[in-house]
Amino acid sequence: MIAIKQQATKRVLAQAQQQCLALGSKLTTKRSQVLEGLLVAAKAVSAYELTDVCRDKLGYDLLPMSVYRILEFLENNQLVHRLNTSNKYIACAHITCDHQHQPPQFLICKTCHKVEEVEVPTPIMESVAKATRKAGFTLASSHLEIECYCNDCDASEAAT
Amino acid sequence: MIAIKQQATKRVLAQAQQQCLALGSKLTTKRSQVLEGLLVAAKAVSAYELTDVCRDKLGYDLLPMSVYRILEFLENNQLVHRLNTSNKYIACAHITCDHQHQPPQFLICKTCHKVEEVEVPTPIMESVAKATRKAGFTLASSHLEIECYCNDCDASEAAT
DNA sequence: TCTACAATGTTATAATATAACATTCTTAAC
DNA sequence: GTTAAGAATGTTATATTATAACATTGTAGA
Repeated sequence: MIAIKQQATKRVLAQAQQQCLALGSKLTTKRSQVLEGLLVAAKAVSAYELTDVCRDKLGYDLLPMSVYRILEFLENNQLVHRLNTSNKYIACAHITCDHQHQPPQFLICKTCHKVEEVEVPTPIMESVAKATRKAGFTLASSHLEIECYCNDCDASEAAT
Repeated sequence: MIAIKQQATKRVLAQAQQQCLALGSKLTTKRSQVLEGLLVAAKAVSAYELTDVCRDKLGYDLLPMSVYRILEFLENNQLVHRLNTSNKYIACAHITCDHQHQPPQFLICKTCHKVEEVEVPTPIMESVAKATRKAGFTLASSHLEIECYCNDCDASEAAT
């Protein structure tokens, strides 16, 4: 199982490499390490938490300042999403897909920060955009963040 | 114009008073001052910015710690919304309405932080809730925050 | 090789938020 | 009216998230 995950991670990193090249930038060692940290974390983490994951789980020595800078780079290269709702970061779930994507919709567990990245049905985004224009605004980002409880945490919430 | 605004503020504060009583709590002087600060600000502001507004525009002496506590109270009493996207707070736009409200949808200008509070068409929220359940999550909060540019800022963005 | 620019390192500090405990204010029971 | 209990606020300290500013190192092309 762990071996399988490691292989998957490798594949994502290789694909990320390609994606960067296509965008005229480079996935350096450090940048790859940060992305790997996010993949290992497998949930939304803050820049500081990610620094810890990289050090504790992967043995990479990164300063938070660098992590912030690199996260910004990865976001610009569509490898990472920043969740404004929780000030956390997560690897894009679709790095190894080829196709273009709809604007993402994030279901974020308030308790454990697990994130599911689903695609927003087009008609929904159209309604939202329409309501937005009607109010005299223009959509800046079409990603939606939805606060949820995942099934695990929902159960434990109910139990308490 | 200013006189009219002052009157409107007074009316909102009086209504907020009632709303608190109905919920079994009290709108104390300090709490009323914080809410007044938000009404005067007329846009989304951080807790620290609100502390400044209260001091500079209204002469109220509040510590940030108190402001945080009071904002939490006001939020619980449905007088204030916290915008997770920007870590800012805004007075509920519907304090003086009588009717029950749909879950709010906030259009937030990324540039000037002006916020428009509109109601989410029920079918949209239903679609969102459905997609959420399908992915194994339960909606925690049904408010949506949408990053936008308002018409003013959109124009100046385009100009630069 | 040298130069220019990209990437990273380093230090400091700003901005947002919460914890923990002390004091003061209300209110209701007596 | 006094007093006990709890609510509200004050106070201090510190955690967490984020950015600014400048130094150093790495790298690719002239």
